[in-house]
Amino acid sequence: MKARTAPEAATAETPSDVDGLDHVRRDRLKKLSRIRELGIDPYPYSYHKTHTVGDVLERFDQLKDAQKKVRLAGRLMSLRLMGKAAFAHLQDEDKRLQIYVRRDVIGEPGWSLFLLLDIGDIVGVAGLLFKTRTEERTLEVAELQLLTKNLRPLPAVKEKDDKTWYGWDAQEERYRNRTIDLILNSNSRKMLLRRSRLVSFIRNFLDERGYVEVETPILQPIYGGANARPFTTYHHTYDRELYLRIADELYLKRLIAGGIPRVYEIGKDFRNEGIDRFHSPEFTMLECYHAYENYDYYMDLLEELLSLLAKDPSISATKRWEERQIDMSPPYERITMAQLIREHSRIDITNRDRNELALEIKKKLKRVEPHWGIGKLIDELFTKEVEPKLIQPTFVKDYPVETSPLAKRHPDNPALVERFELFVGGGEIANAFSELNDPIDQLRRFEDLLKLREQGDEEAPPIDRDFIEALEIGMPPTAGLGIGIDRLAMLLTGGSSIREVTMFPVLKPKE
RNA sequence: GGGGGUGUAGCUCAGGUGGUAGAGCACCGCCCUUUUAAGGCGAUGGUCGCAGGUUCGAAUCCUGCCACCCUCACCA
Repeated sequence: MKARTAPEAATAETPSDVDGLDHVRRDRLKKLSRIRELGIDPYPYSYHKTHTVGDVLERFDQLKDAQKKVRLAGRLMSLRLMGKAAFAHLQDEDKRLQIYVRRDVIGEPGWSLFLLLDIGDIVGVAGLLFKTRTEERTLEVAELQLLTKNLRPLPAVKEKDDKTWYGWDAQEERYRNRTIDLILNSNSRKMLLRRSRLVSFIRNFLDERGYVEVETPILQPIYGGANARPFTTYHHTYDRELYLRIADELYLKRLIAGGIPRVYEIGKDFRNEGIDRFHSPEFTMLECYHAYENYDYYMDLLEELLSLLAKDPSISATKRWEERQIDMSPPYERITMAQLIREHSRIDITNRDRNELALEIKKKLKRVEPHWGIGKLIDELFTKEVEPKLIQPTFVKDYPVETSPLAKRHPDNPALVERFELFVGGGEIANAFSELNDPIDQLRRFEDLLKLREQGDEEAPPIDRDFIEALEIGMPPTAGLGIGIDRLAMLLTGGSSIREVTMFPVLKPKE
């Protein structure tokens, strides 16, 4: 591998000066050329470190007293030049260590290189450890190597006590530029790691219980399994429209009918709807299904899963919900929707006439549309009157059949289905039911949805004949569960918006 | 869609009642060998969101538009 010496960098294409930093970038390109003129490759191929910054901080006294040379690599996060010496901070992974560079220690060639460095450069340093007058743990640099030159300056960040000064519009830019955000913001790094641990924990949990992880189509000829407007796309070879899935449900149940008794999928769903801090057009969903069980099984499983997640400090930011006095230890209350509505709004929704109930609900809600069916009326009432009050983990059971077209009817009351949702902190975390496996009933309910669709309800899905066929072949009694991973991550980490727990959220285009 | 707010240097912001644009930080140069929001001195940087209008004169007053933020509504 021959060294590249051509200093073409200074004339390299320059992006339009959108952020007004062109002169800074030009200056750095000049430094890059000068570094090359010194015979130094600003983008070398590897660097072997003996420790991480974390190691050094953990065993500092021991390493210092042993006068052991340590070799570290990381990004320069601050730089204070004082004539013939300088202090800087080196950051690797999640930790920072101060380094001290002295002209007479590092020598003339090293010092010339050092003067061409900027905040944001990635360097390798080697030397002995010491403590400054103010007791800050520091590495005195004997050898310096540039590992990657930074051309696009990091926003200036200054910290003192608990205050932080950012040289950028942090709120907006954090989501737009996650690279910089991750470098600058340890909370973002922690969030990423917590979420990663959360997903792998769930995988292990289900794998241990005999579940098989599968992948079902994202591009679908017919969408279904939820009420939502889909994204539409187009495939050239087949000259046909395809939809991005809004749920995994129908395909997974076809696998259950095919004799796979326990399946799950963790993947993206796409819904072409409004965006706010709880809704993103693409989001991560867990769906799992267990043959020969009903919804009681998933209450037990969820109770176990959630309490384990809550206890794991690498996943949960416990303090965030303890402040709200949420107790995640089981058992969780299991209560019917009708009972909750009775308690919170003194309305009895059982076996009621639609119009009569509508009148009563109208008194409670600001807005009631005349075309709403009984299911929608009850749902609105519950959402407004009860949901925000469900702070402690609560299983809400037995929903009206109208709003649950894929769930099995309750054996004691055909107007209800065996369905529950788990609410924590005033928000929905999970949704589960005993799956409807009667193909005749299922077809009838699809047809009801189709009527809504013909009346202009864009969210009502079309009839999925392949799914009906699978039910006719026969799907055993089955329980199913869905968990919105983003919202679960928000709950566990105390994140205030779905954008915070999503590395690259869908954002409005700039300008 | 309703209500409220904000647009001035790369960033954060100041510019009563109209007189022709300022600070701190960042960036650049010089000085400085235990600093840490390092310090000191100096320099660069602006179509004052856009378009009209009033005026001898507009960042400032008027009208319209645009963008962003907050909030309410909608989003099983």
